[in-house]
Amino acid sequence: MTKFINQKNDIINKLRGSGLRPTKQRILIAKNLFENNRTFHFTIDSLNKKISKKGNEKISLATIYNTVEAFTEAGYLKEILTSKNKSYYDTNIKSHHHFYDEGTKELTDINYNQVKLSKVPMAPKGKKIKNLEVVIRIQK
Amino acid sequence: MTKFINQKNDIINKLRGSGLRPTKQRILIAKNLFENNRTFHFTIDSLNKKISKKGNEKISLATIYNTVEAFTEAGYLKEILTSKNKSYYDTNIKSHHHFYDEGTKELTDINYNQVKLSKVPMAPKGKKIKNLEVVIRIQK
DNA sequence: TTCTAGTTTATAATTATTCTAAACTAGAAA
DNA sequence: TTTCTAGTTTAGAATAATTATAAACTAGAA
Ligand SMILES: [Mn+2]
Ligand SMILES: [Mn+2]
Ligand SMILES: [Zn+2]
Ligand SMILES: [Zn+2]
Repeated sequence: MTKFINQKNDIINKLRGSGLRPTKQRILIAKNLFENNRTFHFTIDSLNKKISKKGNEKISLATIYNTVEAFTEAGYLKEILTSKNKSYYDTNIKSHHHFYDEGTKELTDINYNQVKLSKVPMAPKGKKIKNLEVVIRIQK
Repeated sequence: MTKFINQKNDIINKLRGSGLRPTKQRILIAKNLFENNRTFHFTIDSLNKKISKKGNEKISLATIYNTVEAFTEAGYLKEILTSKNKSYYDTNIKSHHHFYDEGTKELTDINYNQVKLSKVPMAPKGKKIKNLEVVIRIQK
């Protein structure tokens, strides 16, 4: 009970800390994204479905888009670009890599230390490296 | 002159070799993609514009989509997935990596030997690795 | 030359995403 | 507490990329 309250307070503080008002909708989305310890990958559509079940009050699709974008900008989510025509997001914000299964279209994490790069090019002059990601495409 | 004819024959043979009829449209698209030695990245839209100039007979957008897909399946093009909401293609089909500039949204090749991986995870059981790509996102 | 499977085309349909502008609300201030 | 307003949510429209449809065309075998 205390734990539950604290979790909710944590979320509220997290939001406030990024200048985001802790609205009912944002709190509910944050619960669905961050309340269990395990991280996962999702799309707007899968998140929307996840929230729609459980008899929650409905959140409009526009709000889900807005909130996921806001959370991404705040650094609570990472956007993963591996797939055509659809954006994937990741609640694992640590630097890491991915398997992308072309059959099932599923992403799986590869721990950062499972990949070692012994040579990496410098950024072109005037530019700096924002991140480096390895994607390993797999299939049956 | 002889060279020109041979180039066109090369294209026709290339297409036939993949079970693709060498139609006027496919030959024109192939010329625009493969006739000069340097490789490049493009989108459907940029390819369409490139062909529309030069006073070529117009090719319908649907045919450009169909042809690019057919060429990709035939292995003449590689699809690059780095960008939200738009597909990029590459006439460089050798294994290589990319810089992606988040400001200009431009792709630049990184030679295969400019990146060295000293450790790579195994594919999950039952799956095999189709390719591995490094994307380095850069910005000002 | 004929014939037909494969191809092209204009256009409609679909899908993901973004925009709009009106209604609502968190929370600071009175 | 109540008032006020900037920030937020919302339904629905708009946009953009892509895919589907189905009628007209054509490469090339026979
Ligand atoms: Mn899209
Ligand atoms: Mn799309
Ligand atoms: Zn991940
Ligand atoms: Zn390339």
